[in-house]
Amino acid sequence: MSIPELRTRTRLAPSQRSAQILAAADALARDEGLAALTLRAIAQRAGVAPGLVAHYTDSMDELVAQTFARLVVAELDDVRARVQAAGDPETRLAVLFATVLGQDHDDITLVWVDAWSLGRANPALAAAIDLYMAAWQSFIAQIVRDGRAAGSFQTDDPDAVAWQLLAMIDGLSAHALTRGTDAAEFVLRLAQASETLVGAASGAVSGRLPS
Amino acid sequence: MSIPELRTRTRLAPSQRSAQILAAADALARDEGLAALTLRAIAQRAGVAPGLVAHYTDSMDELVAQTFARLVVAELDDVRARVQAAGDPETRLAVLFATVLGQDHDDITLVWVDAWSLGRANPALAAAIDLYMAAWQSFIAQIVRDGRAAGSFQTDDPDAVAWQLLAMIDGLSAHALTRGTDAAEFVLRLAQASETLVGAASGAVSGRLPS
DNA sequence: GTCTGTATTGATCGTATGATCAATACAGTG
DNA sequence: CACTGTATTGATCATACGATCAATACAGAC
Repeated sequence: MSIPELRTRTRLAPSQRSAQILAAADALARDEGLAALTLRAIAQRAGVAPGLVAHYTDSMDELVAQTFARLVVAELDDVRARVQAAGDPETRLAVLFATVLGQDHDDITLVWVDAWSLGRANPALAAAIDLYMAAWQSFIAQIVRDGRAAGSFQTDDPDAVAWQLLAMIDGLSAHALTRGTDAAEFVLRLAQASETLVGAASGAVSGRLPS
Repeated sequence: MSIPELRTRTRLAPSQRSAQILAAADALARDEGLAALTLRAIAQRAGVAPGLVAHYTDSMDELVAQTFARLVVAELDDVRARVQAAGDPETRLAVLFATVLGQDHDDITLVWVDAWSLGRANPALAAAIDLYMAAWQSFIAQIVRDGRAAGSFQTDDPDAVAWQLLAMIDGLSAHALTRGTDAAEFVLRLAQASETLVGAASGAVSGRLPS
C-alpha cells in the first residue's frame, strides 16, 4: 500500500550532487533540528539512495558539524548585514536584539539547542560550536567597542559584556522555542538590561528598537 | 579478556529494586546527561539485567521524563531552601543568582540542555519541561512580587520579569557548560541587569551578592 | 551511434536501541 | 525444611543507525 518508490536514476556532476545533498541536509536541519540528520532521512529528502549521502561525506559527525556551520554562518552574515546598516552603536544593538529575537528564528534556535546537546558526543560539532559562538561574541563585542569609542557606552570590559549579551540572547531564544511563545516579548527588557551592561543612558538602546 | 561479568542474582522487594534503578538513572543523567539514559546503560550502572529496567518502567520516554522531573525538583527544592533563608527580596535574588550560576551546577544544566533537545521527540518529557519551567518562573515571580510589596522593586509585570530572568539564567548556564567556563563570571552582571528589570536601585541586588 | 568512466544504486554488515517473554532461582511463608 | 510465588535473568525480536561495496546504468567523449 506504500508509494511505489519509483526512482529514476539521474547522474549529476559530483559538485552538483554534493550541493544538492547538502541543501537537503540544511533544509532538514531547519525543519527538524540537527538531531534529525540521519543518513536515510537526508537521502529521502534529496531523493537519492542512502549510500550516496554516505559517499559524499567522510562521516555523519562531519556532515552534522558542517551543516551546523553553514546554517550558523548564513544567519550570522544575515544579521550582520542588517545590523551594520543601522548606524550608531545604540541602534545597532537595538536592531540586533529585534532581529535575533524576531520571528522566523525558531529554526536556527532549534539548530543551536540540538548542537549544545549533540556536541557532547560529536567532537567536530563541538569544535564548530566553539568557533561560531566566538564569532558571535566577537561581532557583538565590536559593537560595544564602537559605542565606547563614540562615548555612548562606558563599560570597561566589552568582551565580557558581549559574552553576557550573547548568553542572554541564547537563553531567551531557547525559552521562546521551548515554550512556543514569541521571543519578541523579551526584546524590550533585553534592550533595557543591555543599557545597564554596556553603560549606556536609559533608553539609549530600548528607545531605538524598530517598531 | 573482558571482565567475567559474574552477577549474583539478588531478589529485592519491588519498591527497593525500583528505587535502586531510578537512583542509577539519576546518577547517570547527572554524569552524562539525559541522552545517556538507555535501557542497557542504566542496567549496567545498577548492576542488573537490561530487561529488569524495562520491567520497572512503562517506557523509556517515561523513564527519561521522570528522571528529569526528579533531578529538577531536587534542585529547585535545594535552591528554594537556600534562597528563602536569605531575608529580603534583594538578597534573595542575589543568593538565587549566585547559587544557580555557582559551581556544581553544570550537571543540572546538562540535564536541561539535553531536555530541550530530547523534548521535541518525547512528549512526556516535553510536558515535564513545561511544568518545571513554570515552577521556576513562579518561584522567581514570587520574589519579585515580594520586592514590590516591600517597596524595593518597581516593575509592573513580575511574571514577565521572572520569565526574562529565568531565560537569562538558563542562557548563561548553558554557555558556561558549553564553553567550559565558570558561570560565576556572569553573576555580577546578571545581578546588575536584574536591578534594571525589577526596578530596583543600583546596587540593591549586586551589592548583596555573597562573597 | 558506440563506448567508457564513474555516479549511483541496492544489498548487506555490524552495532545499538527499546521491548517482550519463557525460564530460572531466590526469599519469605508456612 | 520444603514449598511457592514472583523477582530476575538471558535470549530474542524488530527497528534504526552509520558504513561499505560490488553491480549497475547513465551522461558525456569520441
